[in-house]
Amino acid sequence: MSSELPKQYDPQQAKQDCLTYWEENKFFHANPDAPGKPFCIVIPPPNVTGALHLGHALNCTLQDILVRWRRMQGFNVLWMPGTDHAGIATQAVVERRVKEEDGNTRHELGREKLVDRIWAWKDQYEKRILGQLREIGASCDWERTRFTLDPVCASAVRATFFQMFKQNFIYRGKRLVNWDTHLQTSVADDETFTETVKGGFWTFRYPVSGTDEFIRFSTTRPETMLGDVAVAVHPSDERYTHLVGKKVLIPLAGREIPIIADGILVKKEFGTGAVKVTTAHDRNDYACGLRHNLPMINILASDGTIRDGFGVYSGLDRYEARKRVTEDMEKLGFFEGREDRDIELAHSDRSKTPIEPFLSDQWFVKMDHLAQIAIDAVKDEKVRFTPERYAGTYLDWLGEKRDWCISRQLWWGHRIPIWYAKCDEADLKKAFGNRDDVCWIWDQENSQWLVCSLTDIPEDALGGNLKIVQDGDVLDTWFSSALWPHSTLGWPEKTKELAKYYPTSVLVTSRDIITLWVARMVMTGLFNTGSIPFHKVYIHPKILDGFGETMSKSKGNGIDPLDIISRYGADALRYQMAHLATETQDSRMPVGNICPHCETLVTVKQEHMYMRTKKITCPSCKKTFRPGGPWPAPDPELPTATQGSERFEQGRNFATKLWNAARFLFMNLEGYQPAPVVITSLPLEDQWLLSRLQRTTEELTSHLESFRFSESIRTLYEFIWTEFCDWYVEMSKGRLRDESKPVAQRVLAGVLDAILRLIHPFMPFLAETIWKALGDVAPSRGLLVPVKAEKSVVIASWPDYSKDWYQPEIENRIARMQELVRAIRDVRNRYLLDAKKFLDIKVRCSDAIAIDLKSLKPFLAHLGGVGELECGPKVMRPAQSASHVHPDFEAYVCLSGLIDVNAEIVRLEKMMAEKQKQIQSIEAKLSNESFVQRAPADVVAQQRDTQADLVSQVKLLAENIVSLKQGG
RNA sequence: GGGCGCUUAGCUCAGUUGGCUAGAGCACCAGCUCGACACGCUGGGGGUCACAGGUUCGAAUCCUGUAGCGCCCA
Repeated sequence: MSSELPKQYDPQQAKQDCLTYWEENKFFHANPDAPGKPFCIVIPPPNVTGALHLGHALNCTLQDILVRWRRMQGFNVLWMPGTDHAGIATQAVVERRVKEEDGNTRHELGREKLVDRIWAWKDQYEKRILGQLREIGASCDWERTRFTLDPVCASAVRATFFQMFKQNFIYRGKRLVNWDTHLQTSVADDETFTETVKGGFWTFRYPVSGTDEFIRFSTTRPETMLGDVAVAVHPSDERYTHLVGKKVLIPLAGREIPIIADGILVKKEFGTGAVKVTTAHDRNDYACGLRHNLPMINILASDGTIRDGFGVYSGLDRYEARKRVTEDMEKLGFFEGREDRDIELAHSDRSKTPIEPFLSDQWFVKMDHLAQIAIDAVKDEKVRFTPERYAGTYLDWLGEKRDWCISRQLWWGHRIPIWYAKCDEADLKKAFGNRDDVCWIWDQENSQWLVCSLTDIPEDALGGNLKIVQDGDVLDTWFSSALWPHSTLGWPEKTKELAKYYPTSVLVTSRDIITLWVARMVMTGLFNTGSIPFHKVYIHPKILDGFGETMSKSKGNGIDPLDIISRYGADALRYQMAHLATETQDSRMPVGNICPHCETLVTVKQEHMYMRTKKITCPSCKKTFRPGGPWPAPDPELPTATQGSERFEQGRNFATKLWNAARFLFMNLEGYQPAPVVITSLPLEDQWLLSRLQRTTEELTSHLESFRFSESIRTLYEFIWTEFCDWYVEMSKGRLRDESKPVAQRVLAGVLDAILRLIHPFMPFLAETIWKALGDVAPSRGLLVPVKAEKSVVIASWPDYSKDWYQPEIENRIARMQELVRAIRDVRNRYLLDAKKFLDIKVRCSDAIAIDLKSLKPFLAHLGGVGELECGPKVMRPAQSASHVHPDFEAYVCLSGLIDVNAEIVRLEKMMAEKQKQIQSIEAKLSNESFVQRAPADVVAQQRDTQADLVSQVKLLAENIVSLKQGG
């Protein structure tokens, strides 16, 4: 029976049907008890802060390609999905929203209510994110979806912290942190950005005690004078040598501080050559303080005001204090001047307010040992990076072994499992002595016990009037992310999943979190389980916009994958993602706005970004719209554009092409009867196609094994579009009308079946939809023996054909025929000849090639419109003909009366000049003795062959030209 | 300041260990509505591989330097 597909592929319909079908059949659900070598990927959990963008789509697509491919290869596959709570980012977003909606700060709202609000946000975005992943086609095991704050992950966090604390890998200490005075938390270095702001550079002087001298210094932050603990000069600065060791008086604080010599902090030439030292509020000063054993005086409260104990300044905002301090110094006669200055000031990424360096108590993980085991894992090649250069990034960073600050002054996250108790150790022993899930150490500085526990401790656990109080802070988000590969599999429980799938196979991520995340996963994986978390790390490129800027929603150049899916289809999205995944580190993607009125793609200009342009007029329909961007609300006047990029058209077109090829097949499968095919008795074109199929499959598999995604899809594109559609399908058309139709049908059905398997990891919706349709017409099919097809291409086996299918001689013969066809088509186009007009061809060639070409006459007729064909060694150039020279033959197209002699002469002369140029370059090589002696013999031979070919071609061209000049 | 990457056709990019006459898609030009496909078919034009040196028989590919761009870390 024949079956007709609709004329165009409908990706939206396909997506709906496939998602339902796949999920109903639980194809993606992993069973640790099932046989098969394990293949496991844990997804880099996206933040619940916001929706996914194109970068996630890339990450997701590449993982899915690997997972679908390995599943077809028979591996026992688990792709673990989930999301990350992203402590500070998510809390900041929700706090901002609370402020906008209710006008409350988080302190006004309270911890419990804020956390409730964040959970609600999380539920909303987790749903959205998982939905986006599904729409992209991710074949995750959704039943196992994890969240970094869920009970399973929480238990892993507790167990890790407890063990690290017990083994003294975790300690409490003071540190200068980046303090966000708005959110009132410390933020990590990578959560800050620097921005140039207008500021001042003030010069003051302090009186040197016991003398009538002064020492002059400059500062950009006068208020920090309140916390000065020294004045430093360069040891070799003769201007100040006599003052080192003396003291100065801070007029506003009434304190005396020493003058010290420090060659690291002070640059002689800079400013006055003297520097005030504020150990508690500046990184460099802090380091100097450690060198000289200086005290640390904290002048700030957590909200950025001057704390108690600083007289009239206490309670003032730091900027107000800056003014007052300056005025007061001036009144006292210690002010020397001020100049304007641009200052590189660190700002918090989350609140966009300036960062204050701030001394506070934090929790740390000691990195010396942990970093070393993670370094060794990569050095010993237990963990391998692709591309290899990224191992350098990883090793460099870990090599610094800087202790990891894991506490965050936030409410959203894993609460630090430490309780403070001011009591005797006997009280602790009485309460917890018989438990191995509680341990404690003495905190000398604060005269208290630090108690760590695997389970929550109630406030009255010590009995009597004693209280035990939990630390209010939470853990750095990366602490829980670091455990992701084993926590998601159920660690510390000894689960079947952990036994089967850990260590995981490969981690697929982007380069910006190699240090923050990848390195830490290796550390904690080794610490907790004794083995690495994954064997391989594949780092994919970052997608930039057309101007080379990273994409982000706040710029207005970030694309929602769903925008792409709705316009081009998920298959096209995935095609393009695979296509751009080369070894480079960045890939550009020009972005356009899609006119909401007429769907024209209007390229984004830089002035459209950051909400700078509010209105664009569509060049096509002349109506106006608002460009895509981070708009807070819809515009009542103007519709807002969604976004797209013409880059995706290639994928969409490719999907349509394959769809139509399938459609052609279905129109010709009437009467299809499955039966084995025997290669040796197949016609030439079939053998050629199977040879190409074998090569393509082998290349594709090898590309996938080495994460060459772009090469993979290019290989498939070439095979499917050029070789299958352009050549093979055309060649098969004749046979579909004659008695050899049944064999042609079997080969066509078998090859389409193979193509669908190969394309499935890349374009699963398309593959599955055609697979289903093919199943209706040819349920039993295959190469070389027909079998009943699997119910879904998802679980079909990955092809692996015998190398015997590869027949280079047949590939050569077809290539020669293609060359001749192209030459004829070229002539036809050049002289604007009617496509239906048959042309007579004469070919001068060897007897062997003549026999071959004659046997291919039907194809030459069908593909090139050849009428009479004459070939052999004695063929003469006919008058009035166009010619084409090839190493194997010289072809003439008879054009009596049609040819433009002069134009033909010009063309041939140009061609001859090109060939002569090539001959010269080869002759230069061959006349070079050291080339002939030193280059490999086959290379030399190849050059000689090429030279001979070119020489004979030039000779023929010259003859042709002469003949044409003589009048045809 | 340290590290990494990029610079190949008008645009976006391939080019695995140095070796056939440097490729693709889009755009461009010309011609095609022939029963799979105009999201198409056929053919064509277009590149001194950023620049300057070096290694080599041979460099887009390796080395050095210069310029520009981007990212990461301090």
